[in-house]
Amino acid sequence: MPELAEAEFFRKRWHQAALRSPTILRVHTNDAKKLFRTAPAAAIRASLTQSVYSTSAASAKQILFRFLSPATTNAPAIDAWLGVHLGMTGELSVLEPTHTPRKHDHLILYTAAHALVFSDPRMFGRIQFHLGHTAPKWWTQIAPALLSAAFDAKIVAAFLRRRARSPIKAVLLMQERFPGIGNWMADEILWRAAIHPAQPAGTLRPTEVKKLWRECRAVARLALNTIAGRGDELPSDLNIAIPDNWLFNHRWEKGGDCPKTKKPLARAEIGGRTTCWSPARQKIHA
DNA sequence: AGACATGTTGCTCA
DNA sequence: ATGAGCAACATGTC
Repeated sequence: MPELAEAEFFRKRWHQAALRSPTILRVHTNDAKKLFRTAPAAAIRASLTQSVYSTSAASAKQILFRFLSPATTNAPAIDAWLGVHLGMTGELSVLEPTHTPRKHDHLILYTAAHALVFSDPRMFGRIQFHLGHTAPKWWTQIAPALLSAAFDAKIVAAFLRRRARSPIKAVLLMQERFPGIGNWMADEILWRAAIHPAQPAGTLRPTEVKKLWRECRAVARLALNTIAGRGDELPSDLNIAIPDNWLFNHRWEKGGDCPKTKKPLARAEIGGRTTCWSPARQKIHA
């Protein structure tokens, strides 16, 4: 499920529970080696047991939780960094402290008040782990956020020039330049910008590039505010607050209509992913 | 039964 | 070397 705003939603959900009951009493992991491919589960259990939650952040589709791992006879206290990528079907939930691990619960942090559960049926996600005084490299190397000053119109234009022959839809999915954009956000952005998803990236007019850049930021901001909530507020469920005038609420409906033009939506595979657009407002040009 | 799913990665070929 | 396209991953749901 997760794109940038969903990642922030799940981060906040664990964060709010972990703030209230920050000591990790026990850690459960299952034997899904695929999810722990870069971080041995045994090391995670050893370092996080008796650790204390401190802070967290979400960036693009990644989430980073920071804990203070206690001193041992051999080693002083040190920061433990737990990274989560939710893949296609991952989620983070907060359940009762008596929760029994289910089939697809891959990592559970038990505190006095909660079970912090990471589950992922399809296992396209990833758990990462790092001990040290600074954040791990995979985190600091994430491309500049859509809402940062570094993500400017010029850098977008230059990127589109390099990917000139690819459909713009495929280009928007490239995390190296558009961190956190996934299938539905890409379609939402193109729909708002009135750009056809199959339009080759190198053929966008300068005004279209500018519009695209602006809508990347607008959709990121709106998605974060509605899906993950503003400030301390956290919606009770994912996606419940998404307004009906977004493409999002119509893209999966059979026979769905464009909220702007009221005309039928189209669907096809573009850039390797099912793509939804409004033919009445998104047209290919030379 | 078969199609399809809010993601990445590693491989081919040009 | 760089870019483009696609199969593969694993499981659930319609």
